[in-house]
Amino acid sequence: MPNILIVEDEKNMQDIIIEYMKRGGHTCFTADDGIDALMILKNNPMDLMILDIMMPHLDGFSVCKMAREISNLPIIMLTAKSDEEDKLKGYKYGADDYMTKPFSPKILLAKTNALLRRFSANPADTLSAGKITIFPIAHTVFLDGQEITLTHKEYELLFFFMTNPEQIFSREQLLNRIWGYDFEGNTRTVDTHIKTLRQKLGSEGKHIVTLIRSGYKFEVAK
Amino acid sequence: MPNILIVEDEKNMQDIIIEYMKRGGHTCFTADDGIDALMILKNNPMDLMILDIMMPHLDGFSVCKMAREISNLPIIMLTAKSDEEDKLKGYKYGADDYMTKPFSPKILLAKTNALLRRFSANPADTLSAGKITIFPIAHTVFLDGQEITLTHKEYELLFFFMTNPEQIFSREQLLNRIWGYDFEGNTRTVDTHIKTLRQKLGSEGKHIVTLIRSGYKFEVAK
DNA sequence: GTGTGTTTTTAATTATTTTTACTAAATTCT
DNA sequence: AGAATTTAGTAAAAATAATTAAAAACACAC
Repeated sequence: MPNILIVEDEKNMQDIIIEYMKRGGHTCFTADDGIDALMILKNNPMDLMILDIMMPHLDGFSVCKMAREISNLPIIMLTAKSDEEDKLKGYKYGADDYMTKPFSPKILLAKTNALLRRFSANPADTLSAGKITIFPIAHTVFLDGQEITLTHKEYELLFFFMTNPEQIFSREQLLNRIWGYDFEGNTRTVDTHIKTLRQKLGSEGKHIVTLIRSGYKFEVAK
Repeated sequence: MPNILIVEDEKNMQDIIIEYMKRGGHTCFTADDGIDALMILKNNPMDLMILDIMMPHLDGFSVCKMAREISNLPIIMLTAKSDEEDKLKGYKYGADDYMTKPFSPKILLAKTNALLRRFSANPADTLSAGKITIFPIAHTVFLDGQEITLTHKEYELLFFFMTNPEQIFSREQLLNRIWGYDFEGNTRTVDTHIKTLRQKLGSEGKHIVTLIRSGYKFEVAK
């Protein structure tokens, strides 16, 4: 029985959502405001949160952001506005889905179930290519069963490549995605990190392929 | 000392798992095939089962299903396939968690501990790693049989780490989870507590590993 | 209120990582 | 083939982060 946290200040709306969630066989917890929601979240194992944006004290976006610090449970945002910008803001803060009021509770339940299904099939705890295996939760990398130590940037680079294999990335793209858009430095920096990474990967360094004038890509089957 | 049943036909894999489970303070029983597993399960009180899917005679799914008829012990499935369908099938037959080969034995141990904690009727009255033992009920910590005194924050930190081993936590996450999301202070606070904790743990301080730019994690087998 | 122990902040030291600058090697183009 | 461009390798410099230790702030019991 998954635990659903419903964060909504309107009593009416709360009741409707609870009713449908119960029909779906879920256990419901409710919070009337953001503070309350975070309290509950901190002390109870929740499987999904349905979060209203318009709330007194602390709005939905802030709750979403703060919730993400302590949990990675799926979040569905609710709002009266169908504003595109709000939607994007929601996703930016880590929401997984979005519903605009007035909405169909049936569809809310369907979305809830879909997210629960997707998340409960526990998300990739390993990433593999050739003899390389990454354990994201532990931030560790194994090479043919042997743990190797990477610096943070090396790890980020490898992780990025392995989550985006077979795609070419220019140095600029890599800088943007891994270093951040505000990185001001030299594009040669990428080369250096590619080099040290290849070195540490030994014979498995072959997965990182140079495409002259284009950039680099990670090939799984190499 | 919880009893773990390891159902795995490959001798090598068996040995690796046994080694790590022993480090985690568990007692191990092994079965080379499904029939064997069910026999053991029927006649001995087991606390958790680690179950390989690919086995001769009777596959893991069938074992899982039949095991559920006689016991509701937590089951972790092991498989070479990272197939989504297999995962769902596993859950359908009553598995509690899933690990895809190749996997990190450390993470397997972490998952094992997590499940044991969640399922055991009287939740963990001791937590161990290396020479460190915590008695949560009494709030006491022993180092190689000798009681040591920790301040409240130190205790909380150690307890958090030992209940969430092998996972990295950023300073922010630690502040959120241990200090509370409303803590306004400096992230260096974490460093200081890590320092005093390591100091008091002496040589066992090695379990707390620093990952530069990422945070800290607790490694059981270190 | 004072004193003790705990927690947090600050600042200096130490260690590590990242970046840059330079040279060598490889690749492409004419 | 040879010049020009691009990438790889090396090592040193610069930037950043972690660890200490010590002082300040805080909390609680007496």
